[in-house]
Amino acid sequence: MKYSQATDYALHAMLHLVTAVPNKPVGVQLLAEKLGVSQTYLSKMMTKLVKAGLIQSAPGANGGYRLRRKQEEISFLDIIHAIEGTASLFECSVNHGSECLIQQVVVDAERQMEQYLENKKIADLAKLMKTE
Amino acid sequence: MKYSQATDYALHAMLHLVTAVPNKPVGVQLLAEKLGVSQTYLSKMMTKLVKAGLIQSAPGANGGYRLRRKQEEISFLDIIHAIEGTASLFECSVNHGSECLIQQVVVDAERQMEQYLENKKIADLAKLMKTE
DNA sequence: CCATTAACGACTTTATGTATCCATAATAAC
DNA sequence: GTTATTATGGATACATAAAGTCGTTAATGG
Ligand code: SF4
Ligand code: SF4
Repeated sequence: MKYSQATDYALHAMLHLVTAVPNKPVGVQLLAEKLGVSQTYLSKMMTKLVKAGLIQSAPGANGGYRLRRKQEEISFLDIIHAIEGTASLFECSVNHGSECLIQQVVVDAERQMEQYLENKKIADLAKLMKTE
Repeated sequence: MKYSQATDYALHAMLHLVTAVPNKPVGVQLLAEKLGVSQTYLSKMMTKLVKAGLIQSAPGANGGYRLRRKQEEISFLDIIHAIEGTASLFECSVNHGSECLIQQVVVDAERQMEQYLENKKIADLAKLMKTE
């Protein structure tokens, strides 16, 4: 049970977009170089972020990606969900109904984590970003 | 990002042990039948639970598994950790030190979930267990 | 000794994640 | 319009982990 490395890349890519010059798109070429991953692979994650409505893409010369919403409106959970999907991390095969305690406990636990991640916005990251 | 099905099996196996007759071991044969999984596969998870100190095993005739601690002292987190391991669900490759916010946020989020799971004991499950 | 039952290791199969290459489409700049 | 630039999509290869099986060993009660 671990977050995929794709999530790691996506978080770092967003981190770079946050600190980029506003309204100036950043190409996947530059991002891939900084993260140490191939362009085509990273572009797949970027596409997921686009489809999730977090960033905006522009093809053509001087194109690239830029944030779609404000920094204060993009949470960690948004990014993670965009990459990992929104499926629950526990799904039993049988499902005896909603009165089941096992399911209830694990799903509630997951919600605890998600609430925490939802309240953390990437705007908080923009403050540092001197080391990276 | 999902819990393995092994965790599902382990939780249900523990659920059966909780409601079993005290001090009377339950064999893997019976458990596997109820869960709809092969004996050998389930026994691997049971062994993990034994090594984690959650249950006790007894070989030989009339052997099997029984709880090692009290019901009130076995949490969901204990079971999940025994099966899934205790590794953090986010580990970056570079690791720029402890001041990194990305790591901090995700790890803290995980801790939120774990605290919730730690406070939920399997004794709570013993109350129902009429449908299953 | 003998039947029973857990524990262990080797193995196969399947699924998922990781990653690359190539073709295509869309846009901006000229 | 032409061309260079950039994102998107599909096909493919590879690695890793999960899911499950099989055979053997070891310990215990009768
Ligand atoms: S007891 Fe709960 S978790 Fe288990 S099979 Fe039934 S509904 Fe699913
Ligand atoms: S910024 Fe944080 S998460 Fe990213 S590589 Fe550095 S230490 Fe790891």
